This record gives sequence, C-alpha cells and structure tokens, in this order.
Amino acid sequence: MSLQPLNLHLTMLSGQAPNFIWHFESGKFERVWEGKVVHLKQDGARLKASNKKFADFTLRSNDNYSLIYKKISTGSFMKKAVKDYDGLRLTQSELWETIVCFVLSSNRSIPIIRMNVQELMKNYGEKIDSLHEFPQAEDLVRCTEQQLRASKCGFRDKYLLGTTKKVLERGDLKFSTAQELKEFLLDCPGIGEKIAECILLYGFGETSAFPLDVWMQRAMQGVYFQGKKVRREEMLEKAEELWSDFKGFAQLYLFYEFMTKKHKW
DNA sequence: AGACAGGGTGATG
DNA sequence: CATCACCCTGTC
Repeated sequence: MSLQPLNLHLTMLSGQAPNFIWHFESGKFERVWEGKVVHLKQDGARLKASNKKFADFTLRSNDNYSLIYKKISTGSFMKKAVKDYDGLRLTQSELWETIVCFVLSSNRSIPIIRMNVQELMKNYGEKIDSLHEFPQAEDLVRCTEQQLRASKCGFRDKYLLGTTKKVLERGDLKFSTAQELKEFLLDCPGIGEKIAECILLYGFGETSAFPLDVWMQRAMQGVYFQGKKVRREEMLEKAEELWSDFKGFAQLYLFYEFMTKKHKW
C-alpha cells in the first residue's frame, strides 16, 4: 500500500484532527469507524490497516508527494521543513468531527484540545469494545451548556451547542463547493476565519486553505518579512504567491517545523 | 505559590 | 483597527 512517503506516528500526532480523536497505544492507532474498531500501524515502510477504505481516506492516499514537495519547497526554510518531516501527511477527517474538534480549539494548546475531545467521546459517544464512537450532533444537542462545560469545554460550551444546532438545522453536511461550506461555517458561533480554514483543510480536503494562527503569523513574519510586523492580508497574499493551491500542505510543514522546534524570532 | 499563556472569537470603543 | 473577557489546564 502507500507508495508515498509516510511517517504515521508523526502524521497522527501532529496537530491535525486525528491527534484529538484517535487512541494510540504501543505503536498502534485505533478508533471506532462505522460502528467498528479499526486500526493503523506502520511497520517499516509498510502500512498495516484493518480496512483499506478508511486508511486511504484518512491518509489521503491519492496525494502525490513528489509533486507536493516540489511545489512547497520554495526556499531554504521550507526545504528544511520538508526534509525534517518527510512522511508527514495531510489527513482527512469527517466534516462533523473536524467541526467539533476545531470549535474546541480556540485559545488552547494541542494536548488540552485532545483531552477535551476524548472527554466528549467518553461521555457522549457510544461505547464499542474499549473505545468510544465520536458523538453525533444528535448526541450533543441533547446536552446542556453545563454538561458540556463538565466535559472540559470551558467557555466554548455555548459555541459547540450553537454550532451543533446550526448543523442539525441544515439537515446535512453536504456542500458542493468550499465557498459554500465556508459561508456556512462563518455563520456558526465560535467559528471565525482561522477555524473555518482549519475545517476546510482537514475536514473538506480543500488543500488551498491556509489557517493563519499565531504560530503561522510568527513563522511568516520571521521567514518572509524579515521579522517586520505586517498585516494578515499581506501574509495571505504572500502565501498565495508562494504556494497557491498547495497552501494547506505548506502550512502543515511550516507549522510543524515552527511548533516543535519552538523557534523564536 | 501565583502568574501566565494557550492552533481564537465576539463584543465593544 | 485595538483591546478585552472568556474556562481551565499545564507550565514556570
């Protein structure tokens, strides 16, 4: 399987949705998928998956990384990022799950978001073997704000409940264009520009999405603007110019390089 | 021990 | 556009 470069551990534990949702133990990643426990495991260059369909979906097996690396290796910093994190994949998650994860992400660090998502799964997702399903919108809408707060949502309790209601009101989460989805998202409480872009990227596969968070701003500022303060718009234009439709991949590598090495500029 | 920051958003001036 | 509150956990 998987002729493309893959570092499963790096991919699943980077700050994408799977980090928040999947269970990791002794080299194996597990979750409940369509009512059953499925797993992913890397053995050398080989990927072992209990089900090819979800593995291809989650790891976006059709992506062409030799092309992607060519497109995003735009300078020394990005060349190094690509080299250091070879095999880091853009992942795909269900739209609903991605919405929940990123509504809960505001003003928090990755381990805390994970704790919160795991708590929601434990409290409101159906138990399958030793794991829990990801809660559906119908499961969350029955909760009170107090209950969500007790599941460690903090002040995002209202946002999650409000957004869940929006989703149920709409009836489904089928969108024909990224534009259409983005308009819907920005109309949900607790979802602004940054979180909407995350959802487009990780939950809709819109690879030109470019979540501009504090880390990305520092990175862009340091790497492409000589440390000078610039407006968001200017950073977005720069990203568009450098990476166009591959901005999402560039963001992933830039973010990870910056996050893990805690660069100071 | 207590201050502080953390993949932001929404409300206000 | 700048500032601030917002829950709460982990870190120093």
